[in-house]
Amino acid sequence: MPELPEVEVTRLSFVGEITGARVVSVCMGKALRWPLGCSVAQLAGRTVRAVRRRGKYLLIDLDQGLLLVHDHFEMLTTRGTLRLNDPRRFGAVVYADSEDAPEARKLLARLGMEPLSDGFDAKQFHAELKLRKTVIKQVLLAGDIVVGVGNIYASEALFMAGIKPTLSAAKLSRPRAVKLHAAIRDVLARAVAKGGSTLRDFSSTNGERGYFQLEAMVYGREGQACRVCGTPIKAIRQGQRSTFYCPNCQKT
DNA sequence: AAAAGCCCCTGGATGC
DNA sequence: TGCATCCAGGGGCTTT
Repeated sequence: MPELPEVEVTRLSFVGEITGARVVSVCMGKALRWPLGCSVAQLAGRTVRAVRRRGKYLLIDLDQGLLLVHDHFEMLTTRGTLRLNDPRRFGAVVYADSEDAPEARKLLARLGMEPLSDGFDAKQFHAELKLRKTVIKQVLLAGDIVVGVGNIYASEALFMAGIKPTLSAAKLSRPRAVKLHAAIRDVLARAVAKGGSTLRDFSSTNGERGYFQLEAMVYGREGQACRVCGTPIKAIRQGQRSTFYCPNCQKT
């Protein structure tokens, strides 16, 4: 399943060859979460101007309009096929006339800061955390302060920063928030470099798997020894999702 | 406003 | 061996 690194790896794997290509046909497969918003036939012949990413959405700019892609999609172009596939139906592809059109705004409006961009500011991050009473893990997942930190990378970033996942976000001191800010950037950047995490079914367009999961410090390692101190890793449930942490390295 | 819970769907793993 | 059950995952939506 794609978190930010998987979407970014996918984007990088085809952006070079597909920019400038013309759309030959689009195959939507099964019904997705929402209707496309235009007919598939209308897309044929349009030119791909750019491929961007916002959070976990892929934005495909066409010479007229854009597509917001969230998995599960196949597009044949004059320069190759763009394929995103996840067996489940969490995905969506939405057409919008522009990024300011209601269809696009609805999906993009609430998104927080891009963690790998210069706009991800540590002070602002801390200021926004101070306004939240929710536990820090949930705040990271929510995506309205910072986007792209999914379940795997939330646990990993908190481990790197030495922060207990159940700590209230508002209680993070400035130095600890700064440390978490750096940890998020670091873990996501390293994951992109490793091709993402292939836990069950992710692979980029060219079929390559990711290897970041092999470096996971805590995710999926319940009961195993912490790679730093040897203490058994704990697994807990937060908001119907699993969280992994080291009770010794992440005491508070 | 923020927080918490629900729900979508399918395949792989596990359990009987 | 076959069938039932559980689980994972993102995030929009509804309810508190």
